[in-house]
Amino acid sequence: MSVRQSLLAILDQGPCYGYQLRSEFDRRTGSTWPLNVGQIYNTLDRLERDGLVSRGAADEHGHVYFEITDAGRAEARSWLSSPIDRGQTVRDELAIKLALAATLPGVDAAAVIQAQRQASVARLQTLQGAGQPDDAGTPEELARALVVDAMICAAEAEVRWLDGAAQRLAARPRRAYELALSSERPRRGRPAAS
Amino acid sequence: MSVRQSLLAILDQGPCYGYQLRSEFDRRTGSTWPLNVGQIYNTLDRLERDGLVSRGAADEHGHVYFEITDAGRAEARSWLSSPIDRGQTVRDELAIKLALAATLPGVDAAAVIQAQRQASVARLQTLQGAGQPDDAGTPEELARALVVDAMICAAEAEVRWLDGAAQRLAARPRRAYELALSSERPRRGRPAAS
DNA sequence: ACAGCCATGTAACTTGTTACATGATTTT
DNA sequence: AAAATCATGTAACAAGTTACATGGCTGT
Repeated sequence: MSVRQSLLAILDQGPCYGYQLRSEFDRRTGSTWPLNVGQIYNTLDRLERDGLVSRGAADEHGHVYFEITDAGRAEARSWLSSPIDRGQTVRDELAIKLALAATLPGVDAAAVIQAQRQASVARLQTLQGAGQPDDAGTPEELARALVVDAMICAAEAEVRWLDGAAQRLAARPRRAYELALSSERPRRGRPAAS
Repeated sequence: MSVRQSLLAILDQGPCYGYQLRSEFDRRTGSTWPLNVGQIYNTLDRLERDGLVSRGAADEHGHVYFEITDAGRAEARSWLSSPIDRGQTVRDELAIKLALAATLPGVDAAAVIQAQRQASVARLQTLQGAGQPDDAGTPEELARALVVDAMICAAEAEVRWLDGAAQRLAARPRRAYELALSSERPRRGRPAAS
């Protein structure tokens, strides 16, 4: 839920047509979020359905301008002014994957960590080596620098976390954490297989 | 794309029925990813459709066991053994939001950063204060500790990034980065509004 | 003429997610 | 008897994503 609000925030600056929205989005995000043009039109349809934008008639060039509504404006401003709530729940594939790897018998969690660590470090180096200008001249460069910084920070955090996880796992004998299936789960019937 | 593979990885340990899969998933992730039971059945249907699991007949207790197929096994092992590819693209709502905020005229990007920073720090404190045991006794605790660590690392990275972003923005006069809509975008026609 | 970009759309699909219906069994 | 839990499902929706069709305009 991000493309939606992004388009809304752009439309808050004034009416745009679909193709234009795409290039605005691209410029303002340093082209870091590849956006299929089709998705713009999809999203606009959904925004219109929800009463957040209204579709104008095509102008003399055939451009179909969309205008933000009052409800849309409220939504856009609320998005920008309130922090993103990550909730108290995870939605991180890697974290869940490792938690599973660490508790599933027969899975070498340390190997999972090492493989990921290698990939993450490589990614980090790519990002860092990508020549991040300390001073971003154009707005496009600023946007890109911000986003790349975010990726770098996230990759660093990932590596740190992986190292911590490796330590946690090494602190105790591996088998100690492996959980067989359905220890005594089904209270009213046992699988024939066990 | 994570629930799917997780269920597959669990099923790689042996056949399970839906409700059982849910509790296995919960235990092995420290209950950090709240999973509606209905989603289990949905996902199982999709896995079956894709030939990754096969549905057995109900046993005497009415339990419908699902068994992983060879293709499913391959998929599960591949998931566990290969690192997660974050791609060279962002899919981080916050990064995109800030990039937009920094380039949209009339948006106080510094305020966005400060609001988010406050929320992120608060979240970080909640996570750190949640009494993270240095030594996790049970597998459930280990899983939870790993996931909470991931959230902590991510939150720390977020704060660091926000501070860097604030610096970047402070380094230059605010207005310098604001991009009006469609500077000279449409090459074959100009909006009547401009 | 032809390639390539501009521009609008449609249809389909993926994963995640929720709300709801239904009934059996177990606990209080 | 009532409440809680176990258990299986269905239907619908959200948001992202892609592939494709279609046509106009532009530069070579």
